[in-house]
Amino acid sequence: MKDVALRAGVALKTVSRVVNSEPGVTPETASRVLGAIEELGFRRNESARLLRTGRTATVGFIADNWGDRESAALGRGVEEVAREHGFLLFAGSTDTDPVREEQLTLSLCARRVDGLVIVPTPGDHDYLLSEIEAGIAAVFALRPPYHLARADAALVDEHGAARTAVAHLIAQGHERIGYLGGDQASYRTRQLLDGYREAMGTAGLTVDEAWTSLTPQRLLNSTVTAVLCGSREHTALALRTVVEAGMSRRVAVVGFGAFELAEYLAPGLTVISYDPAEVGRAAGELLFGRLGGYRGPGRRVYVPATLVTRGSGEVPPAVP
Amino acid sequence: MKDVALRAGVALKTVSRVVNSEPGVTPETASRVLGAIEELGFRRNESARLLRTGRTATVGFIADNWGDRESAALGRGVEEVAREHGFLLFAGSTDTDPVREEQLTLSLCARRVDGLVIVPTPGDHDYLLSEIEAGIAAVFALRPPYHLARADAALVDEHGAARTAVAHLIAQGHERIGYLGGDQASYRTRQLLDGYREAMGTAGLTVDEAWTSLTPQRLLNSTVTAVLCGSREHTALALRTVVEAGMSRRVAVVGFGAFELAEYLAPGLTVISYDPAEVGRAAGELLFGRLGGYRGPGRRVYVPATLVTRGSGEVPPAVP
DNA sequence: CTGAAAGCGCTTACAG
DNA sequence: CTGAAAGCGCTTACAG
Repeated sequence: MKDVALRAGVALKTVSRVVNSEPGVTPETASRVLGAIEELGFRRNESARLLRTGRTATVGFIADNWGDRESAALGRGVEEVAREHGFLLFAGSTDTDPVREEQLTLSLCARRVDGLVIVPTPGDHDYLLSEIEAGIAAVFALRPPYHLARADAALVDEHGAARTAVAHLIAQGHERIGYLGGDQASYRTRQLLDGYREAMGTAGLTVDEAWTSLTPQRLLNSTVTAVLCGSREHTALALRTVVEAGMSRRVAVVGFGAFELAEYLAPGLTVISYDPAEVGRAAGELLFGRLGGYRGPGRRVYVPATLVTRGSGEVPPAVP
Repeated sequence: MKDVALRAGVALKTVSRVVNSEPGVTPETASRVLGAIEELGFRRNESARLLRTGRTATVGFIADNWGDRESAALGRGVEEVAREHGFLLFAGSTDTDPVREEQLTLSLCARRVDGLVIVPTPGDHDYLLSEIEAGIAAVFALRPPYHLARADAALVDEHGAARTAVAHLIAQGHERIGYLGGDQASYRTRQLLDGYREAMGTAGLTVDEAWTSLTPQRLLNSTVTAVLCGSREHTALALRTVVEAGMSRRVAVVGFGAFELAEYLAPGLTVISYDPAEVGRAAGELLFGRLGGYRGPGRRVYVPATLVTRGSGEVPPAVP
């Protein structure tokens, strides 16, 4: 910029004015400056500008692994909103490691990102407090953080979807319904089980607690006629277990997540599914709400999850 | 930092030394500084440091849409390499729009990223020349740019995979083999068709040019007994067409891409598949090679693609 | 071992 | 309409 000023025979400030298209420059001066910029191949150093301005026009996106389908689509949703605001996006993966999450977040904060969308790890998030105090906006996605109850979050209505799914199974005549879904303490499992219990209760069915923490092995030895799954991986597990044991007519599987080519699956597959990009966009909107000056209490946005049936027909009805 | 210096009663430089754990500070002074840092909740502004240092320790990843499976996994591979080097990653999507690619790239360059991994759009990339001259490293992934032949690229051996796939079909007795894959000018289609032609030629089979640009409609009216697909979407299309027309016994489908739950697909599915994360890591290595001082000519790295059979058996043999 | 000055590339606040 | 100075938060190159 100094070189440009020198070459155009003007002061630094004039170059700055031209570059920012501020008013108050004669067309002649402007074109002289523009010429110099062209000749020198000058391009403003955005970082320097932002250092002075105090903002960086960047946000960070932190997920377990943004290489997986769910996180990637979610991140893309965040990017869209960021882009509308002229912001650039940092992306980082924690591999579900709280230590790594903290490192990543802190180094992003050290770069002075304006905001952060975080799919939180199980760890606590107190380290964020001082950053938030320092002015950085943080929004959680997919699950709320353990403490930090005041933070904004964009979530999925897994509770409602599980309730619907289980009610649907019950309507098909199922009474012994199980849940296969990994870590019982995880947010998604708790949400799904809440919905499950609610539907069972409404139908007047009692829940055998053994049903709520199935494994493939236990599923084989269980009397359940239907199983609700808590993740893509558990859906695949359940399917494999049921098919390999030749039980696909006897045990109905309700999966979690969208699967391509699901219409050609042999047993047919009904799933609970939601649009991760929508969660990302919702998180982005919450974030830019904060960046736009919102100072109120934490908000929660729920994205709907729906029951989708694909492939060769319905969930099989209960066989008496 | 000024506040910290004031509070600790030392000069700015001393604080800088402590923060960077440079030698030459007495333990007492150091602990005084550390104390002040603690009390003030000081955290170094990385951007300011990097402005002075001249590097930003960031790289950018630009893809059609990093929310899709292929790009996301690829980007995650780049992130891994970046992380090993202590770099942060920007991610942006072009939606296959050359204009958007240029905008994104240029704004990343204005932030002075040290390097860029780009899944290029069909546009030309001359706008990158001046940036590369200015010292930014650029590596292409998945497909090479149209011009800019000198650039590094991490690619997939689609050519070899198609050759293998078609040879395999031929070994199963197929002689009339088609290709369904969208834009004929795209890099992937050209690679796949090259491999296809090579295998057909080696087997002494002649290619009816109509076979090389199938659509679902043309596939129905064609005499081909097998079809090679050029993308995930075209795989789904081919499958749908074949299944709905009741031709799944007569027409063998070789898909492209990895599909979850493929083992439970009704007709069974053989696909050409590769590991996108590996392409990302390869691109990352090329990039950091440049950042590490490599100044030689452009390099190409090929990641293998393999033929995988899932589900209820093999590609169906040709029915006489 | 410690510090005062200059500068990275830009903008802000003020004068002319 | 244009410019000279100060400063964003840090580091570099030099003295003491």
